[in-house]
Amino acid sequence: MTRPGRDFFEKPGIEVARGLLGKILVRKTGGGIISGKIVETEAYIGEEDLASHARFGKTARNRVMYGPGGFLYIYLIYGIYFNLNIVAAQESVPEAVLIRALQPVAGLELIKENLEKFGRVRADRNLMKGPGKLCVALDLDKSFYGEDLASSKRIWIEDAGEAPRIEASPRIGIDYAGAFREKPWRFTVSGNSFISK
DNA sequence: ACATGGATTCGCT
DNA sequence: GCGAATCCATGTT
Repeated sequence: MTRPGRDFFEKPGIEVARGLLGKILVRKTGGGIISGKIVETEAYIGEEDLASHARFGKTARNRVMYGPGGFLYIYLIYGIYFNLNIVAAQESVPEAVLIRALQPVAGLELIKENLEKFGRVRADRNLMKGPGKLCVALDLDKSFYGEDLASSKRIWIEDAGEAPRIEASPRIGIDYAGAFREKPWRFTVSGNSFISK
C-alpha cells in the first residue's frame, strides 16, 4: 500500500475524482482504524462551475479550495451534516472532489458506534452511503478543515493497486446549477453496490 | 446582525 | 421514487 503524494492530487479535478475510485480512505481514531474503499466521487471544477462553492469566488469558507491539492475541504450542510472533499489541482485553481460513498473495509464496530452516537442514523443499514453519513461514520468534523492527506496522522489515502471500471453520470443534488446540472462529473465504480444511488 | 438556503437524509408510498 | 424536515454557518447571490 502506498500513500499518494502531492502530485497525485495536483491534477485536474476530474482526473483526481476518477483516480480516487478503488483507493482506500483510512481514518485513525482513538478507538482504532476505520477504512473504506472509495466507490463514488464527484468533481467540482472552478468558479465557472455553477454547482461549485467556488462559484461566487473566494470566501472564508471555500478558501482551502484555492490552495494546493491534497488538503481536505469540510463544510456543514443542511445545518447538521458534514461533507468531505479533497482539494484537487494546483494552488489558486479552485477544484475539489466530493467523496460520496465508501465500501467498508475495516473498523465496522467503530463505524456503528459513531452512527449510533449521532442518533438520527440507524446503525444497521447503508453504513457509508452518502456524503453526510460517511462523515458521521468516520467521526469527521470541522477540525479536519485544511487537513493534509499527504502528511496527516489521523486520515490518509492508500493505493490498493486497483484500477476499477468507472461510470460517469450527472452530479447529485445540484438542480440549481443551470447549464452545469447535467455535466457527467459524478464517478462510480461500475457495478458496486455501496454507491449512494 | 440576521435572513437565507442547502454538494442530505429518512420515511412513506 | 418522492416529499418534507431540519437548523446553523455563511455571506450579504
